[in-house]
Amino acid sequence: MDSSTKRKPGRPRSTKARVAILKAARELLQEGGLAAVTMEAIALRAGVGKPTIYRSWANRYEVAMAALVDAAPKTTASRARAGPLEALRHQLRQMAALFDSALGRSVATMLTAADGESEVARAFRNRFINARRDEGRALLDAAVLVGDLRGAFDIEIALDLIYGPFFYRLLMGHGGLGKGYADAIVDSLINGLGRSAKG
Amino acid sequence: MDSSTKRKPGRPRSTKARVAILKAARELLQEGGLAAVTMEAIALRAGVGKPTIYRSWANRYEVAMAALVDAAPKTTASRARAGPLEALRHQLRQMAALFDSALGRSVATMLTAADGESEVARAFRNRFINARRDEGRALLDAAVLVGDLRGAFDIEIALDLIYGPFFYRLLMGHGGLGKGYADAIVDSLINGLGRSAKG
Amino acid sequence: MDSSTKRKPGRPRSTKARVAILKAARELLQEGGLAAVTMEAIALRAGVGKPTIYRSWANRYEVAMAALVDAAPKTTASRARAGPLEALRHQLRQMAALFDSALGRSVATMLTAADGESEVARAFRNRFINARRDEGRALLDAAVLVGDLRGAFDIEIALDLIYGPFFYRLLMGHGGLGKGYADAIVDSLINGLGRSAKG
Amino acid sequence: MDSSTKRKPGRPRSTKARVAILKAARELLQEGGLAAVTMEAIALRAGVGKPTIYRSWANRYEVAMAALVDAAPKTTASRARAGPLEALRHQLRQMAALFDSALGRSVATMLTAADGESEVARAFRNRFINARRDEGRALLDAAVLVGDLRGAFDIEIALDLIYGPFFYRLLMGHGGLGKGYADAIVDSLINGLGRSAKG
DNA sequence: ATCTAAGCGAGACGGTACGTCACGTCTTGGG
DNA sequence: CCCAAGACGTGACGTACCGTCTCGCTTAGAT
Repeated sequence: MDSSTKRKPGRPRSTKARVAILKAARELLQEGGLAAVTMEAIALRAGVGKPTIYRSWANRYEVAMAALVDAAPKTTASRARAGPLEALRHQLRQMAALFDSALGRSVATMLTAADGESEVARAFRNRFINARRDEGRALLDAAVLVGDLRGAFDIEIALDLIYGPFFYRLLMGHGGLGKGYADAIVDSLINGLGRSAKG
Repeated sequence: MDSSTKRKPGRPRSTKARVAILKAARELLQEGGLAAVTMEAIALRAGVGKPTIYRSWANRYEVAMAALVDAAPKTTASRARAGPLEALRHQLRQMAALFDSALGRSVATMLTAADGESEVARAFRNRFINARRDEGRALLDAAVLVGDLRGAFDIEIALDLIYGPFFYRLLMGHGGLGKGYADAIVDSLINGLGRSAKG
Repeated sequence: MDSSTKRKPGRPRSTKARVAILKAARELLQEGGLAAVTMEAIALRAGVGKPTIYRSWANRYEVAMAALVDAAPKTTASRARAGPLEALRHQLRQMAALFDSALGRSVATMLTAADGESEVARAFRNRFINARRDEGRALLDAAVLVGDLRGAFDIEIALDLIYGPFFYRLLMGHGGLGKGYADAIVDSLINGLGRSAKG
Repeated sequence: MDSSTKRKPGRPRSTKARVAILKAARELLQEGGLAAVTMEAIALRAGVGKPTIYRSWANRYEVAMAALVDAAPKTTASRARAGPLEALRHQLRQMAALFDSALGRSVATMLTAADGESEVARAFRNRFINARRDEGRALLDAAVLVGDLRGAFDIEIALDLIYGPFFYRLLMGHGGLGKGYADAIVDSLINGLGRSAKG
């Protein structure tokens, strides 16, 4: 019944090589952006042959993404907060901090540069975007349940409104992604811009 | 009397060549994305020498940007609408349509790929982003004056909330940028998510 | 036991590529002279990438030289002749024939066009010039020993007098390099121009 | 009566430009060899438009040749010498000195590089080679008449033997072209290498 | 205790595109 | 009609990486 876990014959992939490759890619990404993450540079820096890289990743974008995925924090939401809205604010503050780094711009670059359907691209999106969005969705649901938010809105639109501004600023570079930004987004969004709103 | 408009000596740049280059770049962009916009392909298709391209643009990204800038509609807001909010909705619908095309993804790619400080990159940002944002700012101001919106909100944050979602979807590819999207964004934003909102 | 012949790591250079490159260069040289021997043309004709050529030669002149060196007969002197002077005449006739070909002018061109200190340039000189000159020196020595030539002359000057005229005609194009030329040179040189000479 | 010297219409060619062009070409030749004599460099240095150069010369080799022709001494033989052989020696010494300069190698290069049938190439050959050869021929004739040389030799072969060694050394770079060289050539040639020669 | 399949580093391979240089021609306005 | 300036189409340059393909050498599980 367990024949599915059969070991493949031959020498297994080297963990040391994998680690060295991802480390090299991460460093190159920080030093020169995505453009500096070339297979040749990775191979040279990691002390690894190019075929060893290609054995695990299809192209340089995949390696770069894997390096980011490997380095990024797995979860950004908090446990045990005062309430769902507070937890959401916390998540957004963490996200702002992550994107406000040298690697931040790389994230945006890679989101546009890589083939959208590769496995690593999907993993990248899932890890960096969807995980947060899913967390956000759960928190919004909870907030509605708790009564902190009214219920009559399209939750996917709401999520776009919450996370969109971060990527907008990341892309355009207008204005920073400082601490207050996350709160300003949430506040404006909750209060609304309309006349009848309480603001 | 106006010696400041003195011509430069030598043969002037060829308008025909410039037009052919931008046309070729635009076509290549549509056919194969930014990756297909190579100097060699442009030169071949435009019937132009590579040095002629380099005389006007520093690299292929600049040409691609210039092609988009050249092709894009100058203004997206409307004149003479029912009111500022209606004008804003109209602008967003146009923007959604623009980004929902084959060129949409190229815009995002280029926003991340090109040197942020080159002259064309700035022009690109100005034309595609800031012009719309400036229009939006004026419309929000007007809406406040008219009384369609309450006044107590940070207008830059509001602009991020309005335009951010478009780029978010453009980057992530989750959900389309159909007609209803623009309205959904505006509605949700005006009404707010909070309990006291009227929605 | 002979660990000094250790292989270099990595994939070895392709003999097939090398042969194809030299063949292509040789053909181009014959068809259009040195000017036709461009890296692009060689790569195209040999079905080889340009970097592969550059891996083995520094520039097109080197490739052209290598092609000639590769193609040229190794030795031009004869073995077992009636005597040293007869052997010298034979060598000169062969040399005249070599230079009186489509490649002849290329030899002269390359002697002047290429960097005088590169390895291939030296090989070229050695193969085409010095090997013959060395042979000639040995034959002159032998002729003196045998008593066919008087001994009291500067042998290097004599060698210049023997081989110089060939290059002179090669360069200037005045007069051909036919069969009789080699003999005329030797005869005139042996007899001398002076009054007391026997001629 | 002098209508044959009718002026051509329009502005005459600028002597100043011509002089500046040749000066620039000469300098470039000395500084970087023939490879440095590019039309662009000449135009820049001479403060002249490229078309102005092309109006007078067909290509860069022509300009380089013209520069050398323009700079070189017109005659190298002497007047009023002790005898024809002495005059010949004098000519050869001058020739050795000329070729033993920075420009010497350029002469050889140009002899091989340029189209052999252009007007300037012919002029170059005539000025640098044939004029000397013609002088030499006259001097050999005179020497035979005077009795300094025996008459029974092919004079063209003799001329090859006299001038060939200079180009040989120029091309090969073996041995210099110092003062003694001219005399050594003449002496060896007159005495001959044969047993019955007087040396 | 081998055998053996696959991984390893190294680096050459055929390619594509890069950005540069010089070519020789053409097109300006000015003298 | 020449001149300087300089843009034009062309084409080769030499370089950087691409992704693939040998090489000879481990390495570790299976025999």
